[in-house]
Amino acid sequence: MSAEKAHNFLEEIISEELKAGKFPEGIITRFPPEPNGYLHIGHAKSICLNFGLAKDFGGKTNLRFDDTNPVTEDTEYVESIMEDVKWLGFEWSQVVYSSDYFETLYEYAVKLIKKGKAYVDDSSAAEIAALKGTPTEPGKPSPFRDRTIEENLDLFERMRKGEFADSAKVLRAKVDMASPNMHMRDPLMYRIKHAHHHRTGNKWCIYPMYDFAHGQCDSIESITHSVCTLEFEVHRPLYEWFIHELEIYPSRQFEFARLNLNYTVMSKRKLLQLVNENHVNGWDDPRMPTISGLRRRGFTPASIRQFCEKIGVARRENIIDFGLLEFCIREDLNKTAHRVMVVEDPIKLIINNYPEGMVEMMPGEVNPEDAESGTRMIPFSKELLIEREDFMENPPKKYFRLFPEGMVRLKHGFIVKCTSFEKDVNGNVTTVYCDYFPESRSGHDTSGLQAKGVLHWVSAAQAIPVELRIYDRLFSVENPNAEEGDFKSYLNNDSLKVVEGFAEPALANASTDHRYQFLRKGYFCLDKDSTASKMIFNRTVTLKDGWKNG
RNA sequence: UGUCCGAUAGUGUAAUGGUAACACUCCAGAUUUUGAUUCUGUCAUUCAAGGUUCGAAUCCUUGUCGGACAACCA
Repeated sequence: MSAEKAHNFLEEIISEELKAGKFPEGIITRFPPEPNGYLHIGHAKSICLNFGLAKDFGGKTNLRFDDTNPVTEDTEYVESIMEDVKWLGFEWSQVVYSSDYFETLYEYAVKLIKKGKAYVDDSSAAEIAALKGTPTEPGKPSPFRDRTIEENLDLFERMRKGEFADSAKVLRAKVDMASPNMHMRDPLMYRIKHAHHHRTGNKWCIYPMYDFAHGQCDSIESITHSVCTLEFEVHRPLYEWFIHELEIYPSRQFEFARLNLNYTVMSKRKLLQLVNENHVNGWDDPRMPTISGLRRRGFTPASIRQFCEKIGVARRENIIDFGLLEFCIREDLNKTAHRVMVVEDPIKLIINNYPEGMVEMMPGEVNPEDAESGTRMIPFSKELLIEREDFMENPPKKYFRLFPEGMVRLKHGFIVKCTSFEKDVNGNVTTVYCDYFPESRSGHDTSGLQAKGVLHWVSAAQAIPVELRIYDRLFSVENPNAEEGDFKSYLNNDSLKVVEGFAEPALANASTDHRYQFLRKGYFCLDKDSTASKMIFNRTVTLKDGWKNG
């Protein structure tokens, strides 16, 4: 880590601790997703933080599936999570599951019962809630709070054996019903769920709650820094209470502010809803803020890591501008994307003085940012396609594209001058006629002419039709969470537009190994829906557009 | 009417009692065969009031605003 770089508060803390001689074996962090959904860009922040801290300070990181609720969890999610973490470029020390520790956790619970620090409660969920009090009123003790240790031991064992129905009993920690912190009012440790678990099958019918699993798992793995988001802050006293009472390795919890991005939502529950109600086409829909969605959209691991680096880590609520993510991907793709010309919304451009049937092959660099990238050949002919928006009958001042009597450079081609144009019955321009200047050939221009504008184009006869999926922000408002009513009523109806574009022949060789810059239009990537007869491209992001009139 | 956390340009993040800065955005300009890239420049910041101090974004007090907390979710 460079001395120049600003340290976030966690790096600061760890750096001090290391200086003081703590953790001679190195630090250990963990990334602890629950396998009940797909990872999103918010998780990427956590992944970069947890893996990044270990990497920077010479430690290691475990990938731990926090699978203590069999009802919502599934191996489908386990697999996608592992794929996403790997794709982001991180390597875990080991993969573990909270369920690996169910036996130890059970023993821990027995230990607390024996210490008189836990008891079995027969109350219903409603009764427990009623006695819990509110944030401003203290709770009251359960009538079962003072059962004997022997009775608690017996009952808890029978809970495990399956003698009771779901919800008939719970195991609770005996802490403090009057605590101003609701989480200390005799929190639940175990509940009965006769449910199939994705790892342990039907072995268990009691499952530990988050609070009685997370910190203990951290401790078992000797996690030195258990980093989580701000909403767990009020759990910290309980996290420490269990570790203290259990007399086990004192892992410590640190909280940071979760990532929020504008024009999208970040809660797994809401994302699941968008998927289930078909507002998007699955978890990996390119409009989703999921890692798989961003990947399919064309984002690179490096761009996402760079984004996470740029947003920083702090403890205050934040909403990051989507534009920063776009900046990061453009910065990356500008250096690597293959350039190609594709017309999204074509009109014809016919060159009056170009010989009928003639085709010249014009060279164009694959990537001007990369001298090694070479060139591709682009056919030029009498009949071309150009972008509809690149011609105007009555242009505003400062419009330096094509207009009657106007002159432009056709990129990698020639300078042309507009002589006339045609419209259809609806008044839409269909064809533009131009004269070209043979001596203005790209790279060998002796014409002395200068054209302010440069247009992309394709030769009509050789153009290959491609499907373009044009994405825009998922929501039409910056913060759907803050709006009145159902967040789904703020979805952007134009977040996906499918258009047929026309590409220069070089794109026929496109593969998912490369990203493409469609000149003047944006960055695109080949979509997995492509078939042998139809190539489909996702627009990752537009190019920055400095033209205010556009 | 509770407890805890937070507040620095439009958005984020630094400055760790000693000159308030960096990135993105915005705006202006230069270069440009992508209105891209690149380069240069401009605008703009310590929630409020008291206190401690030679000196406060930083420490203290009070207030204001925002967030979290009353799932057999994590």
